[in-house]
Amino acid sequence: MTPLADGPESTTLSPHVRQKRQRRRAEILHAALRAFRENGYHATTLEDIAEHLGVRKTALYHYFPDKEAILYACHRESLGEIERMMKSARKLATASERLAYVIREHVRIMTETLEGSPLAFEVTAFSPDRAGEIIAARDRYERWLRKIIDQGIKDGEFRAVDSKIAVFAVLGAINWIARWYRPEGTIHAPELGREFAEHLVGGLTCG
Amino acid sequence: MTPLADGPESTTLSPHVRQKRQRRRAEILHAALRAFRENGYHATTLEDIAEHLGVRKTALYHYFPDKEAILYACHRESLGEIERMMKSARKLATASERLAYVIREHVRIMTETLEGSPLAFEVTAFSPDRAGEIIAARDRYERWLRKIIDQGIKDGEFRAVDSKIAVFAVLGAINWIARWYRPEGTIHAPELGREFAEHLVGGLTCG
DNA sequence: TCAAAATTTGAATACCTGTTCAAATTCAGG
DNA sequence: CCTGAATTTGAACAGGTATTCAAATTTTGA
Repeated sequence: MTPLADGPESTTLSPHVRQKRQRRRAEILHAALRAFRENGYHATTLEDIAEHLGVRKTALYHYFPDKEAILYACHRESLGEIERMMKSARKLATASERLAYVIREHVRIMTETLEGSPLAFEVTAFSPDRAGEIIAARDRYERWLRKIIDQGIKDGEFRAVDSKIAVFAVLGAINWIARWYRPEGTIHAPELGREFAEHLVGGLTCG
Repeated sequence: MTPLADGPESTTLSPHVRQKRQRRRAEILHAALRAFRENGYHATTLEDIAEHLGVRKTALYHYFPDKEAILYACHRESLGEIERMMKSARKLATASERLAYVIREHVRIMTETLEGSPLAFEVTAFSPDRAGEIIAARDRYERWLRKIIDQGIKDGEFRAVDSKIAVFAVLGAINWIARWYRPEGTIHAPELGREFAEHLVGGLTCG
């Protein structure tokens, strides 16, 4: 019994057990991210994820109510990091500095936390209610990026580009990392972040 | 009978019938691209595709041996356009001009021919043999792009960037179009191509 | 108009995978 | 240790969907 599944990691669990449970949840998310990276959400089976952990697929149901909940948890974690990053970007003064910082940090999140998993690719996999939340958070991020660029234009740092299009270019370059980046490859994450920042910010400053 | 399915649109078909058959194949590909754009390859059912055509799913088997073959045909068509574009880019002299042209044309292909369908997202859906051909063509395109950038660096037009990373930034921005572009939206394809070209080429020239 | 060919259909099949559940196993902690 | 809780397991179920195939329908071309 005890189909706790998910819910508030709340009550009546001894600290030790609760810790262990949370660690296992993290391991499952980790394995899921790797699997999603290889094959995408739909083509990934629960057995693929379980196999990474040396366990049978039914064991996963002790931690998540269904497959979608795993994808959802991955998104939540990812969006949380993005929002933390948005806050810490406040300390930068100019639009160029801020945008460069955001690009470097987003690249770092993609490569470190997500292992380059193409989370942003899988929005359509959610049932309507959950999709709403994810899409809202994504839109908030996009609008925030757009404001940075508009500010840069107003301050004369950037050319008078269409900021909507520019944001899509930036996010496209970053999200696409999921399609080719491999942690064990020759391209290293910090350099990747720097190069992307120079390329994408540079394209706005010069004319 | 006559399970011709695919194969060389070759023999023993009266011209009129052959033409009609090819038109139907094109219609199927068209419908498939639209469906793939909405939901991705795996989440798209043969019935989804058939519905667009007002026909039952089993009818599709008269034109393609299986679902994967439909995706394969979409890729072939897309890669054909890319290769034509590569040839026509020869007439441009400088690396900047050539790269800008390629970006504008690739954007046009994404928005017009493919209706913004995320073909490049679905490479992992193929069985090994077919995957090889698609990946080889994609790699050829990437190497060709990289040469343009390396030439630009040598000629002093571009900064001394890592051309591999720069190519990924360019392709990421372009392929990501599939995730947000809608033909009926406010952003128009030609402007999109121009903005992308200025942004992504500009990021290499200035510094 | 008519026969042969092409196309479409509907029913049936087979397989895959997400999910449930009760039983077995492992673990926590006094 | 020992007991109850937590975790894992294996078997079975359920729903969906790609695929097959023979029959029905439509189209071709003379």
